[in-house]
Amino acid sequence: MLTLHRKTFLLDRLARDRRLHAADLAAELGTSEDTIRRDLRDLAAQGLLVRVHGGALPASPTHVSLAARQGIHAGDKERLGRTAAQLLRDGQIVIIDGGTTNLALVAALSKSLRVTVVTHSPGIAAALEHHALIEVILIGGRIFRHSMVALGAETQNAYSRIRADICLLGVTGLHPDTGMTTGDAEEARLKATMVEAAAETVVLATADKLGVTSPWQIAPLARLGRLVAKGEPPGWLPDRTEFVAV
Amino acid sequence: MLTLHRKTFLLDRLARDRRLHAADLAAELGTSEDTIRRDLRDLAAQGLLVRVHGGALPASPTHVSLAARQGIHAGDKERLGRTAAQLLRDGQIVIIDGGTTNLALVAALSKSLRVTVVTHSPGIAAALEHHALIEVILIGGRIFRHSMVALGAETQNAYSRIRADICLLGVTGLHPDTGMTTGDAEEARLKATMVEAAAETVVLATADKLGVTSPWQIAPLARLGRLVAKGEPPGWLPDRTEFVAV
DNA sequence: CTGATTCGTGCAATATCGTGCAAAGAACCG
DNA sequence: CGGTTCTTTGCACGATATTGCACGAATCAG
Repeated sequence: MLTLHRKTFLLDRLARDRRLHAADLAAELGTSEDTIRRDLRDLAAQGLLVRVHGGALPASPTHVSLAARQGIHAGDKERLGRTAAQLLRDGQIVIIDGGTTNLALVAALSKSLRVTVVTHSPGIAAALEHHALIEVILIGGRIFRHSMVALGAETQNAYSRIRADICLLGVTGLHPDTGMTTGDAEEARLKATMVEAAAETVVLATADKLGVTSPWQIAPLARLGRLVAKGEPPGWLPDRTEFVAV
Repeated sequence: MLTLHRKTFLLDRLARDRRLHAADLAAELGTSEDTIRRDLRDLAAQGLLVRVHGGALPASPTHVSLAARQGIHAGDKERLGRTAAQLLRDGQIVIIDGGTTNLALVAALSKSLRVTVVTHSPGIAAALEHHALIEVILIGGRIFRHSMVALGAETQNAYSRIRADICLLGVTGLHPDTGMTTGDAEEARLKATMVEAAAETVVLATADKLGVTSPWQIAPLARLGRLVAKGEPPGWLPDRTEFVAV
């Protein structure tokens, strides 16, 4: 059976059942579980589904509540957020991308931190309501439902007129060859503009992002200033990229 | 069964029954009580429910309804929201101002309503996450902490380039002489632009807003198309303004 | 106060995961 | 056709996650 057929089958089945169970599928397709898991990993890297222990779920939050979804890697994300929150300094201008990991970071920000936050995510902006010393600049645009952030020419344009110190970027893949990548073309374009707008780019990555690649490149690894992740720095990390262990 | 599905099931069931009993659920799902207890512990750690002896209860309502409920006129606002939600029709372009009353309105919107919402409030935008058919246009700007909405030249400019059907405006005063008023000068300017951008302006007002005035005028009463409020229409309401009783 | 229920924790069994490695097959090139 | 390289696949193995059970502590109902 061809790989592409199998992956298509997995996506169809996912659309029908709204869940996938790796072991069952392996038996049904007559392959090893390893193969299924590899397929799921690939599809997850492309943003076509979300991996969970035992199988996978649809990428868009249709039937599994987003609240429950935030529980995926919850512990890891919280630790990443707490560590990365320490990297910010008073007076900085900080671009914060959307995503649950960055939401965890915002929750971990000190109430006495005095920075300017620029974001195109309504969720991030709303979460900063009780940080009285943080000035928030909201970037508008058409809301892209899949990730609940603003997108489009307006958004692009607004970021291109900003000079920030740090960009806290969300990615779905980090790979030695393809660099920082994500699953949506327009989102990739916008993220590229965000990276351009900041002096330094910082990525918070759970283990499932490292060494994988998604369809659309944001920027090469050389543009990555700091990587916040668990454990040891990957061997392929550029010398100029600082590794921050949680 | 996937862990995340079980947790989602628990949340759904909690939303339906307003309570969970661990032992019953264990029997129903065919797992041990320990597993259920562990799930409940995880969900409680995420703040999605509150543990009690024997099971769990809903957490203090989500940030949406929480904000909508923390006001003194909580019940009134909810009723206003439900009534006003009925005024919208498929295909319309709707400007929604910030504020807890409008948040209550968003919470009351039908999941099958197909409109385009334009808003400069991150809270409103975030609350529309689960309304899959509603297109959301987010207007950016500097966040004004007092009311958690975007303000400034950018915001102003964005609204001036929009033609909407309805503007759901928030005011702090409605008075026969001064018209629609609010407490901040720049906010008043922005709200005036919003009124200009819409064919019709609708105000949801609790009783404490009627007949009182705030320092800054948004627009004269003549621009008010509909007033949604409790009880009888005030005598000073212009003839051309339709009164919608809750 | 007492019995029953529920809770939390440690522990062991099972399931699942990620990675390295080798074999089989496909693609490519000369 | 022969050789080389790359991809895919399955397997082994150690690491991690999940689950059920046991047991003592805490809590509840009457």
